[in-house]
Amino acid sequence: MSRPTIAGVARAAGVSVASVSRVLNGLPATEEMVERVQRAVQELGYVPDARARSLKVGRTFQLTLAVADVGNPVYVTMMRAVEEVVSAAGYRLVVTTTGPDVVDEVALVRGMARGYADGLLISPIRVDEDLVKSIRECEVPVVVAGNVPAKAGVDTVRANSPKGMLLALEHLVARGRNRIAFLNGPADTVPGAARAKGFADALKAHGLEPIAVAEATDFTFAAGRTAAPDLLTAGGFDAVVCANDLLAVGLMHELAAVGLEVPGDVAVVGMDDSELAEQCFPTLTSVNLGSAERGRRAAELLLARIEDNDRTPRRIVVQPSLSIRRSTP
Amino acid sequence: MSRPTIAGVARAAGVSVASVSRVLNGLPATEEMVERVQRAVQELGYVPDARARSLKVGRTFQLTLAVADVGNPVYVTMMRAVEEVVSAAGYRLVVTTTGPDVVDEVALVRGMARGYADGLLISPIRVDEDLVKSIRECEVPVVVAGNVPAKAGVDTVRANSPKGMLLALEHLVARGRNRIAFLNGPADTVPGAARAKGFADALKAHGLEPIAVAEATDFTFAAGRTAAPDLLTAGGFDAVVCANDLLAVGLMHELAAVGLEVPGDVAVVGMDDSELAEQCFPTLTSVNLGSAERGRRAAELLLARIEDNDRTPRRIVVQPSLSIRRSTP
DNA sequence: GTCGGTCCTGTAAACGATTACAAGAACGAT
DNA sequence: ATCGTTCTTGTAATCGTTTACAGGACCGAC
Repeated sequence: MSRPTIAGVARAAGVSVASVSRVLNGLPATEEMVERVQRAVQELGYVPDARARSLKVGRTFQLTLAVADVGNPVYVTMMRAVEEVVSAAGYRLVVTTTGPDVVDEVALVRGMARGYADGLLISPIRVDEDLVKSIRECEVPVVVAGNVPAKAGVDTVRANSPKGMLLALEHLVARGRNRIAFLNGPADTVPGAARAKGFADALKAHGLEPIAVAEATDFTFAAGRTAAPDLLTAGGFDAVVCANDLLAVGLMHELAAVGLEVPGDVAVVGMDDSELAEQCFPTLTSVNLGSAERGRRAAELLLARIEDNDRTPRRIVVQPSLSIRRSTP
Repeated sequence: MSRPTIAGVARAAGVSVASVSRVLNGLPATEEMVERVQRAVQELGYVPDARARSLKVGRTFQLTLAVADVGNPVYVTMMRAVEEVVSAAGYRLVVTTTGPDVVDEVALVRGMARGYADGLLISPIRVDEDLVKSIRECEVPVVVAGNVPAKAGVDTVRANSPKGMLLALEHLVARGRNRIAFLNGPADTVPGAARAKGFADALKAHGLEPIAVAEATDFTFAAGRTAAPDLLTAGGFDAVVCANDLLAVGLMHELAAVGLEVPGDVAVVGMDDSELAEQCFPTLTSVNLGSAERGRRAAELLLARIEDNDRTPRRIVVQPSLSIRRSTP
């Protein structure tokens, strides 16, 4: 004997399927009707089928969250925030890892047309024409956590990393460091490009010259370690700003390996202010780019757009703050 | 104009819906038929609707992964492994956070009856009668990553933490440490209980007495820090084994705060061998309980059971190894 | 008593795919 | 030329819900 369907419940309760459906969805019905249906549901252990329901109402009550790397703690923070908002609204979360390639992102966005989810929240790290086009044409609502041209016509929530860079530099300068190096992630990514420009501008604003700049091949711990020697051979710096926390922690390991003290010899500032920043040692001063808030607001925008797809796209910028810890003097 | 349906494609191609469906599913058809259908699909940009397909074929091609805390890096490792296996098999992954309460887990398992996913991979941290019952009665295949009574009649993949404890102690003793303390997570959880027993047995096997034991309220970094003073006031140890990496890192911070050197004054061993173990400083010697392999094998079992629900349940045990790093002498 | 309005309930038509079944075409063998 | 096979295609039922529509009961007002 297989799962009972709504027809079985109707039969058991001696009413029509429509009445069962109505009771289950809280539409008006007599006391007695509600009672009979609920008893039948109870007895048979009936649970409505999500697949059939989705087909009929055109909604799956699922949302997709697409990130490049689940191992990056900043996405964990974001995911937590998103999950909280969407599950409170009765949605499930489908988490997808896109990897570093833009073609996979495009394929994902196109695939949303299958309708297995009611919306997409994507945090792309590389953006090209194709991606923008696929987002604009996407069958379901999309919200981008990150930077994408306005012509994509889509809600976005992004960080203000130039401002974040300024905060980092101000802090370092205030603590007497002015020979500042920069460890970036890949410059051909959206965050990489933004941070490179932010760093250059912020330095200029303080009338400083860059001492050394290195570029890791990825925003990962391993890539941070690998890229560290590029900075070390250049040398001459008393502080390093890193494009994210993983890179910063990777760098700190290499600094320790060559006997440089943090923050004594070199101050280190990370970005993202992820959980890792307080778990590493010394604890990491980090620019809080508001990942939790970005996640929360992006999720809210997505829910709002699902309710009303005609609202004009909003572009929210979340302001950064600086979490000062022990890696800076 | 809204999304084209299979009927639209059929009309455009001048064939029947059945033929379109057949071509799309690779069933035999003439050269010309294939050609016409594909052109129409191309022209209209038709994408089959996953909701309708699910209803008809009774499959959603989604699997649910339920973990207690996405912030725990061990789950990240596991999730990576699971995602790799299931996406290779054409499934999407729905990630759900259950939190520390068993009632939420039970609700989740019961909710699977809605049929929004074809299977469930759950890693429960507290297990009670209700949970076992709900798992046994679950409408869709379930695989448990963790320890659950055989009577649940379900595939399981679990770690061998007693053996892992032995590895940790052997290592410490070999390095001359024999005043060994233990920082556990909540003892009323499955891993907590297993590790407590494992620790006691392993100590006995080496003819040692426990120096101090503390119990954190959670398997988190913060709980590790909070529980650390319980050990510190007891004192008298030259090594601490921790029930997971987060607790170990939390402890190391507190050790540093009171001026104790790792590994000079105190050796620290973690468990899980998560990414955090090589990111923290000093890098953490950690018992590798095979989270990646557990994830992989659990996913494989789930896929196998979806194919054939009558196979007899398997109970796989993954053997641990020790990753030696700098937190032990 | 009749009429018009509210309610509540049931019947049946969707939603968009897959697939059992039947019918027609093509072809070789007799 | 006829028959039987095989291969391809179309018709229509089906999956399990929701919901538009219509029918019937009930009630109050005239």
